[in-house]
Amino acid sequence: MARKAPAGRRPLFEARRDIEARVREAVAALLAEAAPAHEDPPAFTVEVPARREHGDFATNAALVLARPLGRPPREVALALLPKIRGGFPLARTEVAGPGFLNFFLDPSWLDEAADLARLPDWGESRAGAGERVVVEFVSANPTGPLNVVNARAAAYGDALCRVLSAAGWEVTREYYVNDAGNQFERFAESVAVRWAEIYEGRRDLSIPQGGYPGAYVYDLARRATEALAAEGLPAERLSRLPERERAEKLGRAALEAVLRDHREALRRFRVEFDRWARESDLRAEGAAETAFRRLVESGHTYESEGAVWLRTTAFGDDRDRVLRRKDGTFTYIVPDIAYHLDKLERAERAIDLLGPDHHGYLARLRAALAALGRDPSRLEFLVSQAVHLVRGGDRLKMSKREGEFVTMSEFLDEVDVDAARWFFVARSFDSPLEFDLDLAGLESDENPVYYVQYAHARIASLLGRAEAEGAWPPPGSEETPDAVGATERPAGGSRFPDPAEAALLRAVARFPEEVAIAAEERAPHRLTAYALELAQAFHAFYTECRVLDAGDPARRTARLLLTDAARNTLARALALLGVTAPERM
RNA sequence: GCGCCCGUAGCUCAGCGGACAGAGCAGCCGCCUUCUAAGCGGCCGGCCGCAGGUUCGAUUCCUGCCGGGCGCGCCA
Repeated sequence: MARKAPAGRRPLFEARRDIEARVREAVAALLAEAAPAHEDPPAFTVEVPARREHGDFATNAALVLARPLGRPPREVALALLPKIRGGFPLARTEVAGPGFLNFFLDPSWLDEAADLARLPDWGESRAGAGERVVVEFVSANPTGPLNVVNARAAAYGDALCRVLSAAGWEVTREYYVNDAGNQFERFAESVAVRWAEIYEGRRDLSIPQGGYPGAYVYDLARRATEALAAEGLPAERLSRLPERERAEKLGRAALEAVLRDHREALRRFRVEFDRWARESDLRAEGAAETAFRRLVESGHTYESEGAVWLRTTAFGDDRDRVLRRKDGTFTYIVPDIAYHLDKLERAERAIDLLGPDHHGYLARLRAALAALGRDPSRLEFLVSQAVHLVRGGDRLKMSKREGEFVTMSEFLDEVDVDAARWFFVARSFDSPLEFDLDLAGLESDENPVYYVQYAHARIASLLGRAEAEGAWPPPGSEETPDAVGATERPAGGSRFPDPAEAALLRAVARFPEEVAIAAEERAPHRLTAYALELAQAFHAFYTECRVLDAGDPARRTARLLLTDAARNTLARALALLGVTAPERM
């Protein structure tokens, strides 16, 4: 029975599955004798109730059975009760509320979780069954610095990836670079204008329509020039090049400089990508051409006003989209379709995190994939809302039009990475985020990040002290995996009888479920809430239960084990959020 | 006008079909001669935007309205 610490032990999941099976049998039995004609039993759920008084697990089986049986729910529940038997050590069952069945397990049922929670792979599971998923996030235009919305996407997307990996998905983090097409040309021209101003003293030029007037472009022009010189193209030769060619070279070099900045800002933020996909590569490889040809072959395109259109309205878009302009060039959507086709070749699933200004994009991309016979549900979108920075109770203005938007680097100069990541991941992605710079910058108890980190630091200090006293680690615990459940426990009771111990253990035991659910729902923000609850349970335990001077050695050892379980769980939860778990504070 | 997202405690936000709606912060009252008080306990605080509908049950699903944000280019 004692398995060797396989990845993905989930005590709560296992118990729930067991109870589910037994309720299912009871439901079938009741149905067979009360309504033999009835074919399929209705779907019921077994859940951990929100309230402690409602037991360890509860089912709504009687509620959903009431209608097909034509009997009141509570009566059904009473009929169901005696039919539930065998298996899990139930201490007590009851019928409560409108007809819920509540299950109270033997107090020792969770003891094993304390041992499991100390294992290095605690929290990992196979919920994702190895499904491959490409997560694309940030993907900012390479025409200027990253902003705060990009930072939000970086934190949230990275946490999502960590959570998906832990829950058994095979994740690739990708960043798509729009380094071709119209946008790039406007950018290159803008850099060329600044170049001419700096190196040729021109004053008569202006940034083209749709170009980039921001002051940072001067700096890019200088850096591009230096980079080109380093590559063997000094300024003198640059100035002799034809205008278009010069703009192309400057633009290319400036774009690489921008990308270096992006990479650097992201690295500071502890976000690294597995792959930087380039629009220019897709075009050069002919992937855009191929995608275009397939779309034409699909029969969903037509020509009008000299352009080739895709009939996306046939797939739920609100207007058709141009694929090829009358000048023969592709619109941005063609290489983008090629990119998404490629992602769906490489993985079963693709998830795109989009900024608030790109949600108009979902319908057309789904439509294009549907036109090509792909199942559009394989592509998921998470669309964020705006970020408002608040200081002194006032919102900072960040509109590009006003030219005073805060860059991600500036933001990171001011805000601690842990605090920033926490705040970004703590909110669901699709709700607007008010980022209080004063609060995030505060190293005080008002800042929720420190509450969780403090719990971890407290534990580290406690265990350090125990180690100095020779009480930790306990004998035999070095080879933890084999020692699972090896600690002596009082016959018939739990090793953790104190209510504060039990509450902490319950919080610890939930962890793998929380990770799996956060992954399934693409909702890493659930984990910040969980981390807070776990820290809360630990702080309460710490106040309530003495650990080092717990009385008898068995009790002390049990509490140390529980403390270490909390430490590991806290550390792993924080790791999934990309937040550090300090040893001291 | 059409589309997407959001309206939940004073503030910032969770919860999104289940049993009396939660957290953090702010406010008020207690708790350190003992393992980190960046802590603990308690109190105050809510027509879950409004109106219908579906359901045994709706903050959660559907429809309509009201309020806010963002889109609606042969830019990306």
